[in-house]
Amino acid sequence: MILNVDLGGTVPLYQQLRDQVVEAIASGVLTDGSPLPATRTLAADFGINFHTVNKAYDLLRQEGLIRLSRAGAVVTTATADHSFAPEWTARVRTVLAEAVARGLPPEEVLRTCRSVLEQFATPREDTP
Amino acid sequence: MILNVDLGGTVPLYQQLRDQVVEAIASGVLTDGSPLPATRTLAADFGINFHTVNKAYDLLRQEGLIRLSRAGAVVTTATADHSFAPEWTARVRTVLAEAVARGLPPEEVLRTCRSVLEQFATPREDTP
Amino acid sequence: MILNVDLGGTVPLYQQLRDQVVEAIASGVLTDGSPLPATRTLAADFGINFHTVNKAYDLLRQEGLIRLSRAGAVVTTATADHSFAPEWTARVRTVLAEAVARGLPPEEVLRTCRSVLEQFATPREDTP
Amino acid sequence: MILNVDLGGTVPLYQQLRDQVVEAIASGVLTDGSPLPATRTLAADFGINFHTVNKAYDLLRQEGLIRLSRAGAVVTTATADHSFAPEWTARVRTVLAEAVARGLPPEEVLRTCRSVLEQFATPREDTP
DNA sequence: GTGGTCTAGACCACA
DNA sequence: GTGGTCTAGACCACT
Repeated sequence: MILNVDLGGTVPLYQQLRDQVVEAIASGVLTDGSPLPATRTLAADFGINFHTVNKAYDLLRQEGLIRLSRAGAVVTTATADHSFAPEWTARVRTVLAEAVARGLPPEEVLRTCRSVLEQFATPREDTP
Repeated sequence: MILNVDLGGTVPLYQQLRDQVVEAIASGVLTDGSPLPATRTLAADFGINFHTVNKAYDLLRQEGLIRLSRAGAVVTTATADHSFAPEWTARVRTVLAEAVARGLPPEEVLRTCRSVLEQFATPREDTP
Repeated sequence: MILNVDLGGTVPLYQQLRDQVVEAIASGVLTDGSPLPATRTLAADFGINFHTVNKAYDLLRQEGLIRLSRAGAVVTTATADHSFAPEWTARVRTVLAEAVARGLPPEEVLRTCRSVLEQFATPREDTP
Repeated sequence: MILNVDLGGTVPLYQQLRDQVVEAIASGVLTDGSPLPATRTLAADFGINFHTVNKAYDLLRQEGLIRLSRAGAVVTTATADHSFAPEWTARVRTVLAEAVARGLPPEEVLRTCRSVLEQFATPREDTP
C-alpha cells in the first residue's frame, strides 16, 4: 500500500491518512483481514506525530472499517457501518453540484464518476 | 430559495452557506442574474453574524459564481472558472471510495450519482 | 470614443470612467482640446447616476488632464501634473511584481509592457 | 524581510501587506519555502489586528503564492497559478496609460518598467 | 442601504 | 502555539 501525506496542506493529516486507507479498501488494495502498519512505524515513516496516526485509525475504527487489537490494526469490511446513507448522499450532492454549477455538463460529471468507480471495481492489478 | 444552516454542526457556517448556494445554482433554482439576499439580511434571518455570510459570499465570488457590487450579490455562471478539474476529481474519488469501502456496490453508487445529477439536470419548473 | 462600464463589478464606476478616459488620452483617441461628453449625457447613456460621472471628471481635473468650464469638459494634456512619479512607480512595481512572483519570466513581462506602449504610441488608427 | 504598512492611507492594510509579500517574492527576498511571520506576531509588530494579517495571508493563499498550515505560512511559488493573464494585462494597460496620458514619453515608461524588472531579476546577494 | 474594512475578543482544531 | 471560526460593533465608500 502506498501512502502519502501532504505536510503543509490545508487538509488535516489524520484526515489524509483516513481517506487514503478508505481509497485503498475501495480499490481492493486492502481487503478484509489486511493488516495496517503499526501506528508508531507509520508515524516514523512520515515524520509526523504518533497521535496523529492514532486519530486516523480511531476514525476508521468508528466507521467499522478496521479493528484495533493488541496485535495491531486489521481491515474488517464485514463490520462496516451501512447506515451512512443520508449524510453521505448530501456530500455527494455537494461535490457534484460544484462541477455542474461551474458549467461542467452533467454527462461529463457522470463520466468522471463512472471512471472513478471502475478503478475501484478492478481490484489488485498494481504489481504484475 | 430555501437555505438552511445547521448551527452546532462541525461544518463551518460559511461553508454550509456556500455549499447551498452552489447546489441552488446547480439545480437551477438560482440562474445567471439571480440576486442573492443582502449579507446583513441573510445573517439576521439565520441569527448569525453578517461577517460569516460575507465570507461565504466572498468564497463564491472567488469561484466566479457570483458578483458582488454595491447593488448586492448576483449569480454569474457565465464567468465560472472551468479549470478546477484535478482537485475536484480527487474529492470525487474520496467520497465515492467511502461508500465502496463500506460495502455499497459500485453500481449502487453510480445510481446515486445519476439520481443526484438528474435533480440538477431539470432546471426548475416552479412557475409554469 | 468608446466607453464601457461594467456594472456589477468590483471596480467603482467613477474609477472605470476615469481609467478609460486616461487610456483614451494615452492612445491618442483623445488629444489636447478634445471635448468630453456632457456629464448628464454620459450618465444617461450608461444608466448611472449623474454624480458618478461628475466624480470621475473631478478626478481627472485634479490630475490636470481635463479642464471643466461652463462650456463642458475638454482634455488639457498641457497642464498635466508631472509630479506623480513616486507613487506611480510604486504601482508599477506592484503590478509587475505580481506577474514575476507568479512565475512569468521578466522578459515576458517586459514584452507585454512594450506591446501595451506600442498601442499608445500609434495614435488614431481605429476607423479605417 | 522588510515590511511596512501605511496606517491612515487609502489602500487597505491587508492589500498593502499582500503587495509587499508579492514584491518580496518577485525580488527574491522570499523564495520557495521561506516562512512568513505568524499572523498574530506580524499583527503585533504593526499594531494592527490579527484578522487583517489573516486576510492578507488568505489572499496570498488563494493566489497560490503561500501555503497555510498549523506550522505557519510558507512561500510556495511552485504551485503558482499561471492563468492570470487577461485581467493582469488590463491592469498593466491602465497604469501605463496613466503615465503616457500625463506626458511621460513611452520610452521613459518602458525604461521604468525595465528598471523595475531588473530589481526583480537579481534574486538577492545578501548572504554571500 | 449596500458591501468593504478594521478592530476586539473568544473558543476550537490541529500538531 | 499555530491558524480557523465566529461574534460584535464601528466607520467608510459607493450609488
